[in-house]
Amino acid sequence: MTEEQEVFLEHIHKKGLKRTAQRDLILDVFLRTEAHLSSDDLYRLVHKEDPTVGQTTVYRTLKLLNEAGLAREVRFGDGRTHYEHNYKHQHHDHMICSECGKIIEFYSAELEALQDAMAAKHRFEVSQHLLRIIGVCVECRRAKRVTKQASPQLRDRLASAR
Amino acid sequence: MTEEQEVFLEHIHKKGLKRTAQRDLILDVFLRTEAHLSSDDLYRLVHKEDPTVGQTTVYRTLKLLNEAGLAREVRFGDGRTHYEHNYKHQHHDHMICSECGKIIEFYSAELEALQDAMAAKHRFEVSQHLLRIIGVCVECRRAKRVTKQASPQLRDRLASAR
DNA sequence: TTATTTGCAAATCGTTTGCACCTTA
DNA sequence: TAAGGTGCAAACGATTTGCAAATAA
Repeated sequence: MTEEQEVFLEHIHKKGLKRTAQRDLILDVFLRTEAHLSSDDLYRLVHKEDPTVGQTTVYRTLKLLNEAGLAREVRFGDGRTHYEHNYKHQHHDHMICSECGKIIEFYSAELEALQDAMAAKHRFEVSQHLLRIIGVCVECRRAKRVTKQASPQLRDRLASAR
Repeated sequence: MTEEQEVFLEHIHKKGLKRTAQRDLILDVFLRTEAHLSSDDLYRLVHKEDPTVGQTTVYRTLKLLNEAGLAREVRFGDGRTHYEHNYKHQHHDHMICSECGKIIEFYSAELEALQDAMAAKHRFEVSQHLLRIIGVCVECRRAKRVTKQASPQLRDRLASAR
């Protein structure tokens, strides 16, 4: 029994809810997957291991995991809600590559401190903050540079390789 | 003719589009309203002045204003997209009060610089960034403090006054 | 046995699209 | 007159909800 599973059972119990095979499986798959999963992503993965589990149950279970502090909701602005691991995972922010969708996690104590200072200046009591940097990652910048100089044929090959 | 209107006509022209009474009105109402409007908010305001204008046209026109650099899309995570003035408005970030929904705009050059530094460290080319601080504003903190000490009767009065 | 959970289908919400008619350049 | 624009209704995609059957405590 992992620590996360204990936290989950604890939460289940405190709220007078019940442990089920579906919830166990969803938590298990979620914990095994290190990524920013949408509910649908997770549903597909779970579905592979047990095709009888429904979308709805995945949605409801992610809500539970969020409440229990095991998952964190992240909205990247693409319409869907994504979930990342949150248990004993330090707060961090995201850079999102607009070319390839890659997500880089980063953390800066100075940034955190400055944000708190700004909040204090406005006598604002912070409960959470969110920083998102959108741009182009190294790899995609490199690819673009090549593309610009490349022959039309190479450009096509690169484009179709995406 | 305001500068904003000129920018809009310029944009319209460059894209081979046409000027219409609806677009003029929507831009006008948008510029007169200093707030973070959702498409629906703006639709209601426009509708008051001309009930024949449709929701769809407001959606489409906000997209145009965004392209023209007159409006900026902001997603606060409530599902809807909001728009704020963007012409000659310096970039800024938001603190959102989770009690009353008030939005405080702020700007910090140090914060901007630090974000750019973090991006540079990851060789990431920034195209935009977004910082959102969620918490409780002074007024709501004050109200809560009062509520805690207040008699049950006062507490009820305060709660129903929301 | 009894409250909770499940999966399905239908409903919802913000937003987009197809289309027949209308308007601008 | 040709290229665009309009409003409506229907379509959309992510998420939520109502419900009858299934299951954990």
